[in-house]
Amino acid sequence: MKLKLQINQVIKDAFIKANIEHKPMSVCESTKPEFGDYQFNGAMALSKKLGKKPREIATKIIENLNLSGVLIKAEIAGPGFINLWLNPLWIAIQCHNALSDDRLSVEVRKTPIKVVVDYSGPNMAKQMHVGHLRSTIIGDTLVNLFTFLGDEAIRQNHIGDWGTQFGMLIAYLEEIGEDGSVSLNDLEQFYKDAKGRFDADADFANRAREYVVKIQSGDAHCLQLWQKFIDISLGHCEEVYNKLDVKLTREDVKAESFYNDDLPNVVEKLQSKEMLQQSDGAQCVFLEGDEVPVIVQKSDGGYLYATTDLAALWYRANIVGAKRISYVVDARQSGHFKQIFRVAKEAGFVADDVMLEHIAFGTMMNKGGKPFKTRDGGTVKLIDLLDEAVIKAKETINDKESYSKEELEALAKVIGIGAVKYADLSINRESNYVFNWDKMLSFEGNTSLYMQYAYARIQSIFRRFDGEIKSDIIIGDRLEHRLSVMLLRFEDMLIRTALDAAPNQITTYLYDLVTLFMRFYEQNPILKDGVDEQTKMSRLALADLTAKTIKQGLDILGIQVVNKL
RNA sequence: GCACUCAUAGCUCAGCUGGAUAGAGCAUCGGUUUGCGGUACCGAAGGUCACAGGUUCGAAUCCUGUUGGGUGUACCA
Repeated sequence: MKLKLQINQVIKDAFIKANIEHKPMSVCESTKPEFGDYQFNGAMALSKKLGKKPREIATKIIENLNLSGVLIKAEIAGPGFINLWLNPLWIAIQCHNALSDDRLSVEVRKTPIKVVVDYSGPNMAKQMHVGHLRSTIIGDTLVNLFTFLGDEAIRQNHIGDWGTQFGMLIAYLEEIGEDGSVSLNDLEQFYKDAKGRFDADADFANRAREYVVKIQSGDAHCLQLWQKFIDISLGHCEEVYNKLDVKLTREDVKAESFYNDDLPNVVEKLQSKEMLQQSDGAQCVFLEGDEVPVIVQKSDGGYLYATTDLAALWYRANIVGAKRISYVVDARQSGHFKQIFRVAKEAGFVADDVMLEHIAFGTMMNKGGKPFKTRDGGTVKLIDLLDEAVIKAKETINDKESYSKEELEALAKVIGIGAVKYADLSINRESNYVFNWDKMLSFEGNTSLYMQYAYARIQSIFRRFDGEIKSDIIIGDRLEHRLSVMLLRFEDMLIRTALDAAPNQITTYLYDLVTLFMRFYEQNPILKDGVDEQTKMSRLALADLTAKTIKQGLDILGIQVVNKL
């Protein structure tokens, strides 16, 4: 449910009744429990416009406030804050409704839009490394979120499968002469070996260059080799996606090569708009205020990264029909995206009402604050990192004997992969973050384990109870009240998260929610002796709604829960 | 050189469209229990929000400058 909207409506009514002519601002969550559930700060801002004292305006608003439905109490504080308390009876009904709804009362957007989310984007010439982690899981989370809110979110995996290096790679694959599946197990090594041949043997190097041209002109033999190479390499990626539990499939792949035939058109269209200028033999778009141009065609006639991206933008806006196109790519490329977005808009490749955004993220660092590398300075393979996460997760599991081998594996995967994802998603994506195993696999603080533990703990209540929740929710003490309000904030939080494309808002919310629940549960017994039936049922309902909210929140983050931990 | 970005507690991080005494976790010190999962909960201590100005009723948040770090800077992706 859209909680803020409900409260804003009450405020708005008061404005009308009080005859105050001004578009009311939105309420916001109170900074402290003593200040109520929500607060309205608009009186101060209105003071100057209306030529009245803030407290005077606030008084007038309060006098006209309906305190019999959503709200129950309002107070003026400080210079003119209006603190608002939600009506416990109303809250109780809303929680009850949420509990009886699969979607926890989160509405499906009435006017859904198409959103393209471009993420992961591995290079087929190499194995996925830690640098691909953030893009892959942030992108996947965003698609989950947009989809849950009712939009039509489309995954696009813009894999790097085109370019000069592939000539070398397929020439080497051909030379080895086997089916490739063995030597391609280690792409890094394969690349190194191919490069070694390329540097050492001039004939080989020439053949490699030739093959580049041949693939691009559609030579059947070379294309076949290339296809085989891509298949195997993509297979490696899928292994990672599978471990990571992200939903990318081959259907979502729209590779660089996909846009190959469009590249001349891009240049042509820019030409016809008279946006191109030749500089040092290259075709460039010079943007006003930018020092460096966007090069769309090299002096040798070849096309570049920017050309492909422009073709992709055109495709996504005009063929797919996206109204929002989101690129989940490393922050270092912000200059590149700023440029191609401008070119695309100025050239009319995408309409004005299409939102183009670069969802930039920072780098993963080691404890020393340097980019995350292996001991010998190489890049860390993503698959190794994930395997290690599962191994470390296994160590955190108590009484391993009570599980079968399969159960233990499954549990370790849920914990380990969840920890890696949660640790990453809980950080404000724009900042760099320090990778730390101990922290992410801790039960304390804002971690996946704390959430999963809370969920499992609630499930254990229901194992003991094993009945049906009957009767209504009654909001008793302050903690119950706060917990309920927090539960009702779920949709507001999701909408805000989607708007900002900032998954850490979900983790922050879940952490606040779980913390509140733990406190509530500490003070308010549920199944202990002496709890009357009605109270028991009410608290069970709140526990149930809490668990469902945790599960739904983690599900959007692509993290699983377990009933026993 | 220019552009972008960041700077919050000892450490790791929150802080949403400017709002009240800047919040968590870890680490430190102390407390709660014959416990519905203590892998929990409560409390104490810890801050000149890099620095200096400005905008205003009000600034960690917006603007300018300074310092320090990161990144990007024409035919790689």
